[in-house]
Amino acid sequence: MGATKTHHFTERQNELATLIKALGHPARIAIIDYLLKTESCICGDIVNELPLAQPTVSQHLKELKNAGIIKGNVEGNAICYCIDDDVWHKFKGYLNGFFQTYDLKKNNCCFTNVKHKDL
Amino acid sequence: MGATKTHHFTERQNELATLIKALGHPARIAIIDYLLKTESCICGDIVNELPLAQPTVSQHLKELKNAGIIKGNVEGNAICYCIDDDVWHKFKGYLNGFFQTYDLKKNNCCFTNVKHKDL
DNA sequence: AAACAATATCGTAATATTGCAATGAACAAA
DNA sequence: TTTGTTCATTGCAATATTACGATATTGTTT
Repeated sequence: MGATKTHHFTERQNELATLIKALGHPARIAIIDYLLKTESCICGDIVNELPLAQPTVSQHLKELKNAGIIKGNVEGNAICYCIDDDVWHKFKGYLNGFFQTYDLKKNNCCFTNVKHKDL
Repeated sequence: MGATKTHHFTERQNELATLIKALGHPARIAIIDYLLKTESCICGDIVNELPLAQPTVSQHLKELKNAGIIKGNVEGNAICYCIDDDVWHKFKGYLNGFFQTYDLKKNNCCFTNVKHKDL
C-alpha cells in the first residue's frame, strides 16, 4: 500500500500527525531553527544555510507551507518565509495536551510497575 | 535519492527529527493516545483499538520502539508497551525549547511586518 | 505432546519521500 | 531588451513507508 488510512482516525489525530510529520526531517527542523534564531526569512538565506541543493530546500519549504507551519511572502525578487503564528500556537496546544496528559497520569502500566518492583 | 543526509545536520536536529518523525503518523499518535488514556499497555488491546491489521500495528509499535519512545516488556504470553519516561522527557525538553524560543522572539520578519502595516 | 494464543517477522505490492540537475517563471538591473 | 537573480517546477532515480496475508516464534493450556 504505502498510503496512510487517514479516514479511520480522528481529525485531531490526523491534524497533529500532519503537523508533526512536516517537522520530521532534520532539514525542516534546521529551517525552523533558522527562522527562530535570525531576523531573516529570505529563501536564499535559508538555502545558503542548509547543506542541500536549492530545489531540495525549496521542496522542504513547500512541505512546511503545505502543513501550514510557515507562510511565504513575495518581497520583490525574493521570497520571505515566516512561521505562521496561528498554526504554531495550535500545534503548541496539541503538544501541550499530549505532554500534560502524561504528567498528570500515574504512569503505572505493567512495565513501570515491574520496574518499580525491582527497585 | 530517498535517503536523508543526516550527517550534515546537528545531533540535536537529527535526534529531534527522529523522535518527531516517529510520531508523524495518525496510527502512532493513536497508540500514544491509548497509552495515555488507559491503564492497559498490552499489545493485543492496542491492536483491538486501532483500525489496522495486527502486523501493521506491530510495525508501528516497532517504529515507536526504535525511536525509543516506547518500551516493550514481556509479560507471560503478552507484551506490554509503555512510554519511556526518559525519552519522553528529553523529547518534551526539545520541544519546550522550540516553542519557548518562538515565544521569546519578536517575530518581526518581513512577512509579519507587512501584515502589521496592513492593520 | 497437541492445540491454542499473542506477537513478531517475512515477503510483497502500492505509494511516498528525498535529492538533484535541468529548466521555467518572474522580477530586477544594465 | 538583454542579462542576471531568485525561486519554483519538472523529471527522474534511489530509498523509505505503509499495509497486510502468510508464516514463524514463543509461551500457555489442555
